[in-house]
Amino acid sequence: MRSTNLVVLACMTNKEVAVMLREVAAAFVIKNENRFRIIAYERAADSIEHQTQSVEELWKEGKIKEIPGIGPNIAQHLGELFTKGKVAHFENEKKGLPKAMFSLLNLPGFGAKKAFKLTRELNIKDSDDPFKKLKEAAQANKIASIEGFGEKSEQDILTSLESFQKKEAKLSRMLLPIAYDIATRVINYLKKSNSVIEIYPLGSLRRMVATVGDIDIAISSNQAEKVIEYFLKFPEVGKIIDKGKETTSVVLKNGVQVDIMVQPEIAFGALLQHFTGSKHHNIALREYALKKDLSLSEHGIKDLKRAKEQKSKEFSNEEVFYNFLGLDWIPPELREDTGEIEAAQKHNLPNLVELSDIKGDLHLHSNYDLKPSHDLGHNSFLEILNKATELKYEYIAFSEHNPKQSGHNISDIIDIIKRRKQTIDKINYSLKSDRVHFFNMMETDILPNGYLALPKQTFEYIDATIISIHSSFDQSSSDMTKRILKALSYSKVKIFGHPTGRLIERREGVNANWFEIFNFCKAKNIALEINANPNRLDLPDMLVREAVKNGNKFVIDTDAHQINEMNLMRFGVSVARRGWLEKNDILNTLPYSEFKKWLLNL
DNA sequence: GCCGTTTTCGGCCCGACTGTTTTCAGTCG
Repeated sequence: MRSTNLVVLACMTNKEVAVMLREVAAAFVIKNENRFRIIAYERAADSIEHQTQSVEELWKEGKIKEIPGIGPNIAQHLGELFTKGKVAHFENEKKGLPKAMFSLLNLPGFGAKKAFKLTRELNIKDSDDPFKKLKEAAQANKIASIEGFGEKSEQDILTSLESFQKKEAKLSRMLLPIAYDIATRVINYLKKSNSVIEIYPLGSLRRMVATVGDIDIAISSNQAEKVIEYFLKFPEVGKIIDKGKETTSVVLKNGVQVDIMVQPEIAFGALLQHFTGSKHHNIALREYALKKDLSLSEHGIKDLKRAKEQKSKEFSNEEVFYNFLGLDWIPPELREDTGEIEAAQKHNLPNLVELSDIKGDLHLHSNYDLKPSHDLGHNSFLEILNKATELKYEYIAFSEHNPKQSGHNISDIIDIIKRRKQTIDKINYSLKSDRVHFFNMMETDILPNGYLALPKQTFEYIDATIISIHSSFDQSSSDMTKRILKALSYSKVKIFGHPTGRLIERREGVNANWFEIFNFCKAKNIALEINANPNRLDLPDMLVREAVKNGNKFVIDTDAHQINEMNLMRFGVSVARRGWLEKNDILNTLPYSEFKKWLLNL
């Protein structure tokens, strides 16, 4: 089928839209606009940046106002942006302000006012390289003499330029499992100290976000200095950056920064809550508390009706902190201001799935060589089975990539799949009956035209197939949707593998009409995969949430190409938890007999 | 400019830190 689109305009990324809104907010700051209008634009930018779906796609589907912080005005402006490529109102607001000012906003420590003042005082023109000009001015000591600046701020600007350039060069955030492993080593070490009562990671790591910036750790202890002394003896510590009575920062030998905060037991709850975030959750929680005349901070809760009262009420753990506000304790993975506060108030929070609920892994690549279209695995069927036993699974599936099409004709491919079945069957007969059960599956490519890369005649030699996209990621949303729906309509298709095809920080997911796809999967009893590979974590959490509201079912798989990667299941589970999934939403929590009924359509 | 368990009008999160200042402005998480 030929595309009817003669010109396919590239979609604007969410990041680009967010930058545009932040620039308007910065323009408002300079023009002394109403500060709540400024906040509104910044919130809208934040919110757009946190969407996993393309905002432009949401707009096309008429759903842009469903994004929190987007009201009638901004929605209208963005509509203009997506149709005309620019927004007259935005251009108007920025008119008369130097373009260079907006570039400088990217520097750490720079807000609208500092950026504007420096571009003006240093006479940096729009055509200049503003970073270079700024550096030259700082080096020539031209900044210290400007009113409101001094020697120190001049030095800080140089440092900030340096770190900005370094950051540009490398990945600024770690993939979740890397941060998780490092934090686990630190925590296990600290737990050996008698002075430590409780210990938790903080921030995006505790919330199990796909990428993590710094590793921050909170400790409850009544002997802060002892804990810090003990921590500094951790064998992996490379350099001590900062050391205080209750906090310390170090750089480990692997270059990762770790910050520690120690608080006495009695005040630990509020600290943990505050630094776990997210920012959006905390803002929403404080707004909620204000209506009860309560003011929240990392120190505790203040009653505003008793203004004389200086000290905050303290909380030893998070549960009493949330309960004091009339809320159930909210699991960290849900703290993103997407309805969790309301649910906690109504005692309506989901009973989230746990790693221990998982009874099998359906997406495993063995080293059985069927000349695949993509990577072969490293381990044999038996090695994978042994690993599955170690993980106490009831069942698994072998799901190699389909044989590549070039160099093979249809009968070659049928032959390969047939022989693979014979090999798998042989193992089945040779093993004792009280071991891990296994299925004979494939991971089949969805070709650009929506056909599968596996001929239908092979279907009698497999139990079921995962289908996934491994090429032509940049089709238009309508073409991509048609492609996926066509592929999903084959018999034997039971799992839609890593649906968006995203690679974290490397490749955006494909554009498609997810609601149409989710509906189709639901009707055909096809599971959406949550792929636990750290580079994928796909379906992304926000789409998981949409799909579960729609009534879809899921499987969580590791997509392991070697047996060690089968340990990554917990990160798939964390995506499921961030998507509000309960055990019942996930098919590979079912016992073998029931799972088999679903997979084989019995 | 957004938004709704006091509200469709009248509110809008909190504190720390830093550097420049004599009481604060800007930025950050």
